[in-house]
Amino acid sequence: MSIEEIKKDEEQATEVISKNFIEQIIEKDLAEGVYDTVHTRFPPEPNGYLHIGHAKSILLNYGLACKYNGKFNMRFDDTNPTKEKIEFVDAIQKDIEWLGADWEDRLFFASDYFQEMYEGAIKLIQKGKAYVCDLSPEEIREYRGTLTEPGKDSPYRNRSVEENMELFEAMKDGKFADGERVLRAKIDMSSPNINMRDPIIYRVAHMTHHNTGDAWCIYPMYDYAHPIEDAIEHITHSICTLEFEDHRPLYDWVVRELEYSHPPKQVEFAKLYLRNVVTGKRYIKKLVEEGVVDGWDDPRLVSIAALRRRGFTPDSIRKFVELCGVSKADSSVDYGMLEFAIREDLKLKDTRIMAVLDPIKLIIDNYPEGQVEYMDADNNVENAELGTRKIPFSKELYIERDDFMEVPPKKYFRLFPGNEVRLMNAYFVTCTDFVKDENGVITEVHCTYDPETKSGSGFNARKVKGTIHWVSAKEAVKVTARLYENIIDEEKGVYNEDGTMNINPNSLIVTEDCYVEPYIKDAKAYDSFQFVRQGFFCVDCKDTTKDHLVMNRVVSLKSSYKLPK
RNA sequence: AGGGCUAUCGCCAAGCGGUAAGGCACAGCACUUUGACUGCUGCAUUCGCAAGUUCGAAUCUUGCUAGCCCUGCCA
Repeated sequence: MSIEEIKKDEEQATEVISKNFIEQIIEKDLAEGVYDTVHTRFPPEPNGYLHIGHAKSILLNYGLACKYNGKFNMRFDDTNPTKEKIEFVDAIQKDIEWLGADWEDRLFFASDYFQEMYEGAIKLIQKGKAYVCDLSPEEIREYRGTLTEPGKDSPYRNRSVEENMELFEAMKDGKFADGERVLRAKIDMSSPNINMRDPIIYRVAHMTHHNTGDAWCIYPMYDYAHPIEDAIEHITHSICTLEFEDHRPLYDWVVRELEYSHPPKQVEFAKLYLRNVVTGKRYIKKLVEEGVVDGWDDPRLVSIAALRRRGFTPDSIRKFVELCGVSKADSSVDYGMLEFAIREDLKLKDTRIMAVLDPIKLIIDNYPEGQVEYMDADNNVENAELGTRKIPFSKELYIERDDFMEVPPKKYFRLFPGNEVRLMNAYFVTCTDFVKDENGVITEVHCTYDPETKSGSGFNARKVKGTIHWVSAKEAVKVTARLYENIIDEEKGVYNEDGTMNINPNSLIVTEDCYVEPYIKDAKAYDSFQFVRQGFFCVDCKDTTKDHLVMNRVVSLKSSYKLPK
């Protein structure tokens, strides 16, 4: 079966999956003629790097647009220059492109709409729906009331339209310092929904904006700006996370008061949390600053950049997000689900080669000294399209240390004195002897081979229970393997009682003396391979001082051999 | 005079009044030139709890309970 056929199968399988609640909303809107098309967007604030949670939102929005033949916009929600930087604008675009969400020519900046937002504010003032407030930040908080008590009206609430116009102009013209005046929507100070208690819609900030420079010294607040951004772009379904549910009445108020026709509709879904990893920008930042990880793309993190460096593919992340589903229930997905997604994606794409991570020498006593044979091997036994390769075989090999045991437990099928196993793609060998050093550590294993059992020869006079992998000691390439575990300890949870994070000290293990088939020599950065019985690895970089390839373990294989007690 | 939202297996998640889909994880068996993969099998008499309506309720009603979000001039 070719990869295409397999993919087709998978697509047919996913069609059976029932529609999520957002799809149901969209189909209802389409059926009732509320909208005649679907237009979504992903609106990050450029104040940090994207992570797996954002991937869910990106893929959801983009996926919906594709599914309903609609459009998908990329938009930077850059309404607060105090937090935003141009470097994040670039990094975010790169990550979204890599994920495969295509905004075509629709890349927008909220800041490009500042003029229209400003005109909207004037419209509100003239309708008597907005006023300039002189209260200090502290006073505004006091007047707002609490969760259980209503707020009270600002003394400036009933200024005349003329006065408000003058004052708002003065704000715009830089006559006030930061924090001195704000523009507020006039809604209801006694609303049980705090967001409706005359929310601030414009604040003064004398600050250079990465896109508009010094053109403005007043900036719109999210609650006011976002519905306008959506309306200008003719977004139909403005999809965001659950914490904005309480803001929806305000969202609707803005598009209604500004009299947009066919206004967008906000739909909320639950964020994606992953167990045993650090999600959340501020905590990732803390790990980076404290040097626990070596940067925002450290492969133990779940930022998009980290996942990319670790060797995750865009397809695997899409698969994972699809697997998780979309709902309104708070949830925390098992890390195993992510691992499943990447294994599933890579297993037919990657060349499966032999690598020895913890080497011990295997010497074939009856094999001619100096002889090198080239054995044929399928690059991927399940996918013939990947072709075959030649592997050097000789008298001295490396095998995995745990593929030999002096005293084997029950059901151990690998090498032990007197036992015969298959060397994958080569011959049967029988263990004859082994050597220990003065500390009792086994240093080499000896065996004999049977020339008749060569791989591919059709030999079937006898069978062996075990097959082990190997590399030729002389021809093998030495690499550094970086093995990763969850950065947070399974049982203990992310945070300790004192607020510190509970870091797993074994989350990164670096092993330098690993040997891989010479096949790896031509590998380039981000190329990935399946190492037989060791999982999937991805080329991270080349350590030029040692001429080593550095390989990141993407994910380990499910290993089902457990030593009996 | 608080408001909004959520609750179906260890973890996700369908279900929309007709008698509990699916995936991950886990377990067992088979197969195997990767103890992988693959295949097969098993895994919720019960849907947060309690009443009610109904021939029939995870689905409707009422009342509880638990969790999450909201008192930034952040998004």
